[in-house]
Amino acid sequence: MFVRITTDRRPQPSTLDEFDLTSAFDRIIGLGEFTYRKGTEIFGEKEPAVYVYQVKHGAVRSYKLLSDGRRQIGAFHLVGDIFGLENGDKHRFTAEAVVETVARLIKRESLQLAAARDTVVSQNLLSMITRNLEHAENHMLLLGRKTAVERVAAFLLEMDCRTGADKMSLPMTRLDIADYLGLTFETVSRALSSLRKAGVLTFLDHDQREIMLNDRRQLADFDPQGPAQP
Amino acid sequence: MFVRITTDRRPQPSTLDEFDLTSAFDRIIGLGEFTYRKGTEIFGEKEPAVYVYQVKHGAVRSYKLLSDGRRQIGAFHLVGDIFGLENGDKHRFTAEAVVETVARLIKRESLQLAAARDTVVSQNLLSMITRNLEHAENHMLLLGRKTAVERVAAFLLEMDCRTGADKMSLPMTRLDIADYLGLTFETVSRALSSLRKAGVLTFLDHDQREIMLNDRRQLADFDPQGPAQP
DNA sequence: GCAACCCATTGAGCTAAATCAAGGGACTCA
DNA sequence: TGAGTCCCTTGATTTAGCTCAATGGGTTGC
Repeated sequence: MFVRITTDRRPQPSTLDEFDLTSAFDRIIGLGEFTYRKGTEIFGEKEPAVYVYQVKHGAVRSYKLLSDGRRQIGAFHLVGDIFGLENGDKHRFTAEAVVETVARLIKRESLQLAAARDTVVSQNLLSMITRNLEHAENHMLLLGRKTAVERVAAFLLEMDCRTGADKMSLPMTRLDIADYLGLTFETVSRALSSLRKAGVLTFLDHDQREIMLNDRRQLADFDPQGPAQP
Repeated sequence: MFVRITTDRRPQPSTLDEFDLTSAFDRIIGLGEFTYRKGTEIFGEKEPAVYVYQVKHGAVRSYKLLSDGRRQIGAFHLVGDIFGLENGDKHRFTAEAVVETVARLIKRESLQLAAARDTVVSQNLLSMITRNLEHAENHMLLLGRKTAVERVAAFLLEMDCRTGADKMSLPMTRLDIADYLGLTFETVSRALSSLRKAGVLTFLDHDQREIMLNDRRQLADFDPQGPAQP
């Protein structure tokens, strides 16, 4: 399939294609795929939410900024993930391609229409938002109360769980990870080094983005869990 | 109306009463009101979610714990607020009464039933969850990237906005505020003192829980906003 | 080839917030 | 009435993580 590559933020439909954000949304017609170059903005905070997106290839970061440039990444979106889904009519995050990324687009309008007609679709919408909420709640605990090494361990476990592969290939830089974990990139680097020295993981390439987890149990010990259940 | 006071966590219905979590839920019959003493647990994290609650009087804190006791309060629920609303069947937070609190209860079951029948109810459910998500997203930015004074200023603005009254009467201790903002209670105390010295606020009582905001504009200057819009 | 980036690591020193510590007012309750 | 408990404030000290700085390997583009 032909895919346009552009830095223009406004998506141009490349093909009409059946929409498959999830199996429940199958009947909705999407606008096809669109490619974003590394570092490109997909949509901006407070812009009108026109589309909903699904990552086909690549990775996306969603973040909020403060006026002086401090950045908090709220989530990374990997292959298969849906992002830009809003209940209100404005985006609450800016979304950028972490690496060259292909996304499927659907008009928010048509999704809301489908949700109004079909309770299965609206149920799926609700559980999607709920998953986002759960993630944010866990992340608040991480940001408010965990140490640097605990945060990095939690991040690795999250990524390991989401990618599923034996070795992880992180698409994002240390700075991205830092802005996700509420740290600086130096602190992330030091935490990763200390985990490597502890034998928990091995770097496989020069950039140290390819990471092999040697001992998930030991890694999990670095990330404290909630209190034991009665 | 007679209200039972108890420390037993399992609610006993005191009256049958029309349910009014929101106007859209009017037709659902609630289980009436229930009173929790200061410091009482209303429900625990990972317990089955049987009820949904609305604060009639008092205040509630929702929090997660780490195994070593570190606590992150995710939200305070004030009069009128609904809490304990779950899409899944387990609570994701522990909820405790901050002060003596009266709550209205409704069976989650009957709410879900109503949502399945009535799109207005399910729409309200969705927008309620969305508001929670929005709050969590903003709180991630606060926890990940704001300084102590900025966090406390943001907290005061949030409380001021939610209570609406001219003077604020905070129901929670400095420790509660600290666990909400990812700080220690000493740091919260110091930040409040420095805002007082800056003339932004005045303490009205001995416990310094009654706070008068002298200059909301100046207070807002302590809490950095997102980047200017184009 | 080589300059210009970008990204990562590591060391040295600094600082914002945590920790430790003392003190005091208000309330409860025996 | 007075001991005990909470809660808050403030001061002194420590420390986890930030800032600043140097280095080095890829990659890109001329």
